[in-house]
Amino acid sequence: MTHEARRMTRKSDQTRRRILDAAAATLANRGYAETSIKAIADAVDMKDGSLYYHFESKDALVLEVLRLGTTLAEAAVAEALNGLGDDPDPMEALRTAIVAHASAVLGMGDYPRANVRNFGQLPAAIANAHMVHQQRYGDLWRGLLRAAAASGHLRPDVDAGAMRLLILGALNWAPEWYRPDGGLDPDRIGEQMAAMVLDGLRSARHEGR
Amino acid sequence: MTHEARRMTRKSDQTRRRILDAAAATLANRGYAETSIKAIADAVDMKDGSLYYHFESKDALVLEVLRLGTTLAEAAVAEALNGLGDDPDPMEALRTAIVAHASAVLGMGDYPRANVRNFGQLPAAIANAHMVHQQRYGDLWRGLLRAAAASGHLRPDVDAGAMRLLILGALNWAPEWYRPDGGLDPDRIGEQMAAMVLDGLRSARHEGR
DNA sequence: GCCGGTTTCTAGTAGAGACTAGAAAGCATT
DNA sequence: AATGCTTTCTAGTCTCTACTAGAAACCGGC
Repeated sequence: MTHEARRMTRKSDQTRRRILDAAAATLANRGYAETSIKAIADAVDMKDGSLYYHFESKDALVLEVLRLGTTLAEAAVAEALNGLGDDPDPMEALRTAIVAHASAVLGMGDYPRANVRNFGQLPAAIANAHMVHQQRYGDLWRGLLRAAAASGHLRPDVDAGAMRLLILGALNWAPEWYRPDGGLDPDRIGEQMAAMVLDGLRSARHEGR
Repeated sequence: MTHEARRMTRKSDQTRRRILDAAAATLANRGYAETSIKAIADAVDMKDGSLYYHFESKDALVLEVLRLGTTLAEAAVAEALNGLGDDPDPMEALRTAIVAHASAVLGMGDYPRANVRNFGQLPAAIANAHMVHQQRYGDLWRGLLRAAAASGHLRPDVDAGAMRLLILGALNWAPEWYRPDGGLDPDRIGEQMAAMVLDGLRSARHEGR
């Protein structure tokens, strides 16, 4: 590759990123059905045909947005867990992961939001191709709950698998109703969720399980 | 209306219902984007043009499916709450509503599932028209949580609005992962959710809020 | 100012989707 | 079997979509 080629490539990478950003925004705000190549091209001031220089198909573009979204969320949660040091309290780890995931889907911009909003609305081809990434993130959560259960911190009468899916469901649904302007910020949502999940809604003075 | 007209109308109503059923199934299983008039027509063994004798547009058809879904879920929850008699314990009411809602979205067939699956993926026009029904159902839940909070059964440090949205989010997301064949049935999912929401995941022997 | 490689545009194709007008078919009543 | 109403079909229109081939523009180095 020549000097020019290398510099050009850098510029091409920037354009590529702008396209991805626009696609993520449209996917997050309007959903897959309304995300047309033309809409994305308009957002980056291009003709729709030109996008095919950067991506070989719409599916490839969407898939990369989703992959980046999962990667971002996973990295955020993993980093938050790392901050707890070695061998943390399992319930504290769970709380941390809940807050970090809430922050990711509500406060980290379009990529994670595009991810959760379009989960399940995608054509089978895209959904299947993306499942492998989602799977790895799921494993992280499976590990958290398994650790909590194994150490006896988890109530014995609950199903860890169902808990994982219900918790992530509540958080993944949150972008549907969350509005950044009013009331609670993403971290507070996560803390509220963690409070409910870990200790329940029942007030101490009426306690009596 | 003549005799013939009345009998014919009954038959037309049956066809109308078959179309609605097919639309609900497609919406629930494949989502709005992949729900074409042609796909619905195929499912009821008709040509696509013929559907327009029964519904004036795709939007009108979709909207009616969503309306029926909300109505069904709301009726199921309301009935379950009625079964508790007058002046029930607020936390017991909450538990009952959670189980009933889970049963509705997971076990009552295509209409409620079509509803929650497509929530948020709909074109703005449909979403706005449907909001009024969703709103009324939301009010039912707002009432449940307000009653619990007012009587002191709810922890004072949680936001009732956020709780409502997180709880419904977890349940509405469940159709994305729930598979009827394996493991827990819809009621059990609801009970698991209620257990977590009301009393938390923490085991008694590690308790220490 | 020309060259080579990179990027974008022009101008299409082909297919699918929602929707429509008018013909045709059903069918109960007479 | 003729009538009148209801229901379905035929055969299209029009718009939007993803995608493509080849021309044009750009741009740094000579």
